[in-house]
Amino acid sequence: MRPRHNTLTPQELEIMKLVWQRGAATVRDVYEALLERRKIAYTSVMTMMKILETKGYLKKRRQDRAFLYRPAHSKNQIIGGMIREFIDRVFNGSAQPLLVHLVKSRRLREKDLQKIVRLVEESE
Amino acid sequence: MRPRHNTLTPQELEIMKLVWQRGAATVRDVYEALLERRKIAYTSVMTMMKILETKGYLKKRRQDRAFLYRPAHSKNQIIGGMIREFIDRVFNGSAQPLLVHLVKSRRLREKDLQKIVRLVEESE
DNA sequence: CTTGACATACGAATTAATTAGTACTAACAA
DNA sequence: TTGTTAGTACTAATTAATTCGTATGTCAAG
Repeated sequence: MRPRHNTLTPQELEIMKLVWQRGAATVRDVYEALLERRKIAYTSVMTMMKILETKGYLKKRRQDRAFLYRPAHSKNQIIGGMIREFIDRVFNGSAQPLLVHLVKSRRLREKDLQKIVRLVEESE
Repeated sequence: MRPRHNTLTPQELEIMKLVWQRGAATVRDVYEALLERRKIAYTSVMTMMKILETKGYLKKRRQDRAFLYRPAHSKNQIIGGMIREFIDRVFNGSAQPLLVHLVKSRRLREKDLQKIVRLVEESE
């Protein structure tokens, strides 16, 4: 079965990153982390996390009085879906032109490529 | 409130791809190309191209009765910006984890990497 | 028991993205 | 000349993303 097309909106992604990082988090945890970067209301965070739960990105269960949220899928799985969507949309599904851009713009050098290939090969 | 995209939205990108491909295009050109893939109204295409002009992605000049639109920037430039935005948003600015994903998911093999490095080196 | 802190539920407001309808205009063909 | 065609301008409707306010409930401290 083909994996679902997972695409997070920018704010959803920002929140998911924090939950992945922590393994589990309450609205308050995420709220406080976000507050350090920008002004945001507690209820805004709550709404977003409720949406993420509705969409199936987060699971919740009660912990004391508040909900504790956990990721429903691994970061690798979801980020992988976002990469696929990006490559489909921008490069019609081919990863090569993306790599050409990365190399040409010097965001990646040959050394990086070799290192990563070695790393991945070792981990298999 | 939804923050404005500083990159191309999906439909904007679809249209820009067609204009880049052709070098220049009228609303009708783009309309007919899009129609082959999906149902769309002529005026919808017109609106989008007007927006693209307002945002500075297209330049127009009159040709006979209709406007002829041209890209204001090269495809490489704009796509490069989209890649940067994606890497910033998803990977906090580092291209390496993106490459790791691509290799692990087998969308890129070592051969591809070598080929591209050679290609880029030659072209410099 | 009352009050304050903290949590959720619900709903509304705002802005962006997308689509398309209607009115008007100029060229062109009959 | 008159009706048809092809174009633009303007307006509006819809959906999604994001933000936040208000109402309400519960628990715990005083």
